[in-house]
Amino acid sequence: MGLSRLLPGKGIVSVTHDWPKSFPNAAKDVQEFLVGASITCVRRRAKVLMVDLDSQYTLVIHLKMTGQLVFVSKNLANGKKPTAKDEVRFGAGHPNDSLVNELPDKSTRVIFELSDDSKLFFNDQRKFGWVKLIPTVEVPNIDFFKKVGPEPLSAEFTWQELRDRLQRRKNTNIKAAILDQTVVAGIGNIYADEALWGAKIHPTTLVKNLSDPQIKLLYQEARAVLQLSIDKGGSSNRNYVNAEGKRGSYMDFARVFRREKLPCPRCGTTIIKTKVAGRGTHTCPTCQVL
DNA sequence: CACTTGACCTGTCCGC
DNA sequence: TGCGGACAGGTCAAGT
Repeated sequence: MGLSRLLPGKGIVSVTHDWPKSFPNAAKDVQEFLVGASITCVRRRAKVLMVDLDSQYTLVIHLKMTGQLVFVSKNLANGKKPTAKDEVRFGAGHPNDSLVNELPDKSTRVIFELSDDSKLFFNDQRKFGWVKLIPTVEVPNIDFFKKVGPEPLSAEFTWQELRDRLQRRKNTNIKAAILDQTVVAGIGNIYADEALWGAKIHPTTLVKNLSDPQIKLLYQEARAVLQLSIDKGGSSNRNYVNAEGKRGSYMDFARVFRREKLPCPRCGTTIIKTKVAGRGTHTCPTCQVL
């Protein structure tokens, strides 16, 4: 059970936060439009999560790399012996995570107390993520949403659209281009490496040198990788915990990412790690040639 | 406008 | 053992 099933209908009783950059709204707005409001809906667009409130405001949340939302049920919040269904984590996992974690901990940035005695913790070790309270009608107008590209898994998104959108970045390498969220949403460093390996494209290949069949294959591989990741519950390779207490992970299925010095699953060549577009990049030197 | 690099952060790991 | 530096990766600002 995800947050979209757990949160709607619950009220916000109180909000506490200690790191201004994690929750930059003015205190009076929080008091007026957040505290006392009820959650109506949880949505996602690109890598951004939105929690709609009946005050006509929306909590817009970006977890970045280390952000995590942890829902803790009434039982757990009251210190009773927890079961798996009492805690739901959404986002990056951390080595210390466990079902009996004491929360808040030192990475807790925001605490939401909810109307049924449950709590929602926004944890973010590196403080890159944020929570913003924005009028619901203005959410589509924030800079990120005005610029971000299409959802790669939507039915309307075709390989021809990917090809056309890539033309804006034709003089850069393909890895930088597919990491660019204004070209297509939702492809981060892990899925970029996995999709490029799947399509047998070297990450430093210039976009303008890619053929239509290559772009079509990359499109197919990117969609397959993203869908597999959703099916496996994300990529947090440590301790992702879903409602059943399962800790499955896409990273168990990664074929090149963080697999340097291991054999390529397709040809056996040793996978290497380099830096492309400022990011750690994993490639098979046999399958992926310039 | 296109493109690249550095900044934002903390925790971990590696070499000396 | 301690210590400095590199690294992790999403986005934005500032640079060329």
